[in-house]
Amino acid sequence: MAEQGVEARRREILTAALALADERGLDALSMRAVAARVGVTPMALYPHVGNKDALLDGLVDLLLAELLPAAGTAGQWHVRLRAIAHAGRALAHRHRTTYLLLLARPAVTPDAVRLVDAIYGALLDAGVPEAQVPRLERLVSTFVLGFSLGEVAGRFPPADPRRHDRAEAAGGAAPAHQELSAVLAQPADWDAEFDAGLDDLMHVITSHVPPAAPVHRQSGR
Amino acid sequence: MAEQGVEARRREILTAALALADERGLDALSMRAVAARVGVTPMALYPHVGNKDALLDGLVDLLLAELLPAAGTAGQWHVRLRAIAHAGRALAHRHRTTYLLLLARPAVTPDAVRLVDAIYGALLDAGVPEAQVPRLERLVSTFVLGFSLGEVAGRFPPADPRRHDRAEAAGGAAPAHQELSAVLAQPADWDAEFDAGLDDLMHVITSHVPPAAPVHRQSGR
DNA sequence: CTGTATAGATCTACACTGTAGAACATGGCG
DNA sequence: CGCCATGTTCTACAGTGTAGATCTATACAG
Repeated sequence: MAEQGVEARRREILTAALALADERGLDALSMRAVAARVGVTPMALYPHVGNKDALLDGLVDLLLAELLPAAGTAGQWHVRLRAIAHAGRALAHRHRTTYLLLLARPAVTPDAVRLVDAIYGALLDAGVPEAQVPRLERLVSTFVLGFSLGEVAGRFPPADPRRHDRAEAAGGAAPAHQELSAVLAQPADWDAEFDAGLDDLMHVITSHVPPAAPVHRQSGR
Repeated sequence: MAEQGVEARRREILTAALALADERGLDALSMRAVAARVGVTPMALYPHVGNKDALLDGLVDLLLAELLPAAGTAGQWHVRLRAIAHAGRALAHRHRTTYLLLLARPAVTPDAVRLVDAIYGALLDAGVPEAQVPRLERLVSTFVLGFSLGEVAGRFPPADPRRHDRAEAAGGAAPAHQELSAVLAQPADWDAEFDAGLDDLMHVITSHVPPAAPVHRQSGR
């Protein structure tokens, strides 16, 4: 119980750090700022979070914990997979600046394993051969993380109603941009694009389940 | 010509910064360290690169410039696309720490546009409808960037020959990991996995070209 | 050759960073 | 009561980005 108390303090520090990063950006996330928010001296954080690097690792843990409830086991495999994917993207919008940490830092915490396990389970239920499961998991998680980050980090160029603009920025050497000037002038619908990408990946997944495979996986190897 | 001189100095600074980051990591990339490598006082960098943020932007420019030669226009559309993708992954291995900047910072420089344009061109040549081209470009570039980063940043958990280990790390609540313990014990072949992902994306692309579409795009809209 | 303008490099200084190390308080347990 | 462990604070140090003033060297006008 006393141990739960010390863990609670650590949580308090991490949530304060996460809130601060979300409000003022990753650059503003200093030990002193976090300490001030908790109402304590900077050095008081160290027994709880180790050092700043460990604090950042703690933040990705927080993010993963926030994502974990989406990994329920109810429903068809593709609705489960879609739920996890959408939760991943929603997380990016909720934590625009800290989301980068998910891609920058390797996470092998229990929560991370549980999340991956949920995706593994969905792919197995889909009938994907075991040898392909880890690879396809990486494919969809890369899409979810990469797309969401690109969206909130400002990669993905904005549409410019004045056509040819981007083509001219390249010194005129952008013929395909010119050919696409009509569609490039229209603003993108990121919600729809994310779903479309997800649809494509679903087709990829089903394309890998052997035709004779049984629907339920308890029929064994 | 004198103006070329000042540009040359900027280039010299940026290449020094890139080399330093590659050798000692992004954290070691300080203005003072870059200045020392160039053989100059820290403040002497500022007229050339603006400030540290702009210097980092300059680094992604350097990376893109290094990637650009892969965007040739020769060959079938799918060999061109594969060439760009492989170049993107090779770039990640050459610049393990700085590669993150490509995902973290939006790039709308001329070189970036030229690169995207090459992908647009390949997709158009494949017969993809114009409305789908930008989306599919983002899909493949997200895969290339995200996968390569995941690889060099240490996301993607390593294989552990001692089975069940990762499942146990999750408190036993990782049934799919247990079911997959055989395949999870084997080391992954990232080269093969990248190519497999690329194959999948190629199928996605061709699945979007209408059956009646002509092979050559100069036949018009 | 002299004087001057201009661009680049330097020096100093400031606020801020992460964190090591010592000192301090405060509670529980014998 | 003493003792110990745990959490916190204080002080200090090396290192960061960069503003502002100063210096230097080069190029050109007379």
